[in-house]
Parts: sequence; structure tokens; C-alpha cells
Amino acid sequence: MTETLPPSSVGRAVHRTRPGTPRPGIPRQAAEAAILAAAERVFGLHGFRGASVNEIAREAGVPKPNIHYYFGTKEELYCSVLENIMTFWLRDADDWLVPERRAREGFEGYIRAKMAFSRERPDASRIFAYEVLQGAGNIHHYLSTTLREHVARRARTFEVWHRERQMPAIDPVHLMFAIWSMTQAYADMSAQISAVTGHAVLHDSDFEAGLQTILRLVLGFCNDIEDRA
Amino acid sequence: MTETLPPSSVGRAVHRTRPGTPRPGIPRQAAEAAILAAAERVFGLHGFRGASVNEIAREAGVPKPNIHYYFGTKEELYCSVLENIMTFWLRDADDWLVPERRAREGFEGYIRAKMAFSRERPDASRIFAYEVLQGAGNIHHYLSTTLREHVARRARTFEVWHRERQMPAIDPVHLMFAIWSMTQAYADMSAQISAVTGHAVLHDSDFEAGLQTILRLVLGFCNDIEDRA
DNA sequence: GTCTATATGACGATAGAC
DNA sequence: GTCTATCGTCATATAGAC
Repeated sequence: MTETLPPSSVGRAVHRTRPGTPRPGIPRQAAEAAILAAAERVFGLHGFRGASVNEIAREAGVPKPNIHYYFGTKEELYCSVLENIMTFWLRDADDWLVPERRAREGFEGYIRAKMAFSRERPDASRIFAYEVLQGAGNIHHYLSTTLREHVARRARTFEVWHRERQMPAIDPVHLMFAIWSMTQAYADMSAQISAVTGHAVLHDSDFEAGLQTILRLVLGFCNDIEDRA
Repeated sequence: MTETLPPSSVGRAVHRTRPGTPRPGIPRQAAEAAILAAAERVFGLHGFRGASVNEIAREAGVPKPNIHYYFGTKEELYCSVLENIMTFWLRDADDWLVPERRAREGFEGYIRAKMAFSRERPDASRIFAYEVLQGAGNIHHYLSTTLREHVARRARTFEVWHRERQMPAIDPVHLMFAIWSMTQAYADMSAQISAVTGHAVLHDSDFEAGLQTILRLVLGFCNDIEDRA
């Protein structure tokens, strides 16, 4: 748990290179997919330490030892899940936060995409949140290379938009974290939100109201361009 | 862990009413304070499941069994820590988000206070985040009564400010969650922020830049009043 | 390749000496 | 009131039968 992962990636599935293990067969792929899906649910519910391999096995409908056979240790399984999540996590920004778009259109599309992620894959969002809360030891290399470059590209986009007078100058890192924290709250803090609204679980209308609130904060900011000219 | 707590509070320290336990003595108070402080650090680092009573005992400088003697089970200790945190958590809003203040002054003071909390008690913020991620089972009653009323008071404040044309109409629940998620990110997501900035830990300048970004989003929103009149 | 049965170790909790 | 030594439980991991 405290061990540092190899710098190449999030800790890719080690089992494929294990000595003595032949090529993946047909049943293996189905089992692997079921285990990964179950792991995402269970890790998302309880975090790494709180989750037990037993529960993942039950949820996936496979015998417990098969998980170790396919994925090695619990931590290696966890890293496989993390890697899947991060691949998804970065996608939307390259579609929306690019200089070719109008600023308002870009922000709106991106924020909608992030809210959709919170609604459709809340477990994935929570696993990421747990990992970051723990100090992000398993993904530090990824954050300080891939994610940092990702933010740098957004900074160039904002720079262009600012020169074109579509938005005021702003610290790009902190604007991105503001957007991420607000949108991810609808997955990570959903228990708190639903307790306050009184709804047992978050309803579509909650996501819609949250989306509108975030849009008004961020798009309203773009309007400030006149005041600061 | 899955058991529901009595509806009276977060699950107050049960040890005081234990049969056969005399009144608290003098050394007890020092030990209890040390244990609570250590528990806040350790639970904040690893969450409930990830933390071990052993580590808390080491950190507090007391033998492990004393923790059980003072606080009963690990979960009861955890609930004591949670209760301490929540008391602090609500304080600032009653100082700042009240109709007597100007809207801009109120939002600025409140956001500064929340950022100060993230900087000064990051472990407390993280414990709360872990608990909410887990589904908030230990604090559900508290969230659906105390916190809900707390939000309702903010809603009345915003209503007044809106009538006085100091800010546009907005959904108060989602505005509060936007502010909470943005400010708490500087404790809960600090590992991610520092990985992106390249600083080993968050520096004062990071908190300041974050504060300015959040202020511009929220105070800029107040300016929108003219557009929507 | 797959699964049953078991080894190993860590943790929470307590009994009982001081 | 305080602490040493220990018990029972449960989870990860593996050895070995099929």
C-alpha cells in the first residue's frame, strides 16, 4: 500500500507478464471484465482498505482465488481499476476546452460532460476521490506528468480566449480545480447533498439544478471581461 | 460500521455512562485530548478502515488498551472525533451569511473562513470527506436535521439579498455545495493540486490564488444582478 | 486453466496483573 | 486507574487437487 509504483504508468496489469501464464483465453476476458466492474463498485463504496476481495468476488460471481489468479494482489487489481478510470477522466477536455471553440460554448460543454460523468459513473469518481484523499500515492507520477500537461493545454486555451477578449485573465490551475471540485461533488458528496435535499438519492432535477448553478458561476465569470478591460 | 447511531447526536462518547467507570480524573483529560488529536491526524490520513488503533496509540503516546478504556470501540472514538469536527464546521456561516451584512462582504468573509479551515485543519476536512464518501452513515441524522436547517437559514439570507437587489435569485442548496466543494478541495484534493503545481505541499500562495479564483467566481455572480433585472 | 482448502498475519478487543 | 500479554476474528494470499 505504501510502495511506490513503477514510473511508467498507474501500475498496469502485471498478470499478463507473469511467468508461466499463457495467453489470455476466451473465458478469461469475460471474467476479467466482470471482476473489473465489480471492483469499481466495491472500491467505490468502501475505498481501497475498506473493500474486501471476498466482496468483489461475490459481486462478480467468481470464486475469490480467481481474482488473485487474474490480477495478482488486491493492490494490483486496484491499480487496474484506477487506470481505467483515468483514461476516461481526461477525455472531455480535449473536446471542449480548445481554442477553436467559443469560450462560453467550451465551458458549457465541458461542465455538462463532467456532470454526466458524476451521474453515470459515480463509483469511478469516488475511487478517484478516495485515492486523492489518501495522498494519491498510486497515481502521483500520472498526476505530475499527464495531468500537469493536460492543465497546461487548458492554460494555453484560456490564454487565447483571454486575448480574444472572451474571458478575463485567470489562474488556469485554480479555475480547473474549481470546476472539477464543483462537478465531482455530485458524485463524491452525493450522500451529503441528498441528506440536505431530503431526496433518498440524487434525482435528475438535482443534477440539473447543480448544473445550472455551476454554469452561472463559470459563465458569469466570462461576462466580467468588460469590467476589467 | 453499518450500525445506525442513536438519533440524538453523532454518537456521543459512550464511555462516560459505562457501568463501573468512575468520574473522569485529572490525567484522564490530558490523555483524552492527546488521543483525540492523534485520532484526527490518523483518521484524516487513512480514513476509518485504513486507520489502526495501534497507530493512533503510538501517535498519542499512550498504550493501545487505554484508548479502548477511554473511548470504548474504535467506532465510538471515530464518532467522538466526527462530532468535534462538525461543531467547528458550522460556525462561520452564522457570522457571515446573514441578512445584516452586505452580500459581497458576507460571501467574501465566509469563503475566506472556509479556506482558512482547509489550510489549518486539513485532517478534519478529510475525515468529513471520507465519511461522506462512505455514504455518511454515521452522520446521516445530523446532516438531515442540523445541516438542513443551516442551509435553510442561508436560503433566507439569500432571499433577502435578492430582494435588496444585491444578488440574483439562485438555488441556495446548490450554491452552498459549490462553495463547500471548491474550498474543501484545498484540503481534500491537496495531493492532486500539489502534484499539478509541482509544489511538494500546498504553499500559502496556492491558497491565496485559490481564494482569489473562488472569490471572482462567486462575487462575479453577484454582479449579474443587472443583466437579469 | 480453474477452484477448494488452508496458511499466514494483522487488527480490534479484553482479561488480569500492577 | 493504568498497562502487559493474549485471544478471537477476518482478510489476503497460496498450495495443490481437479
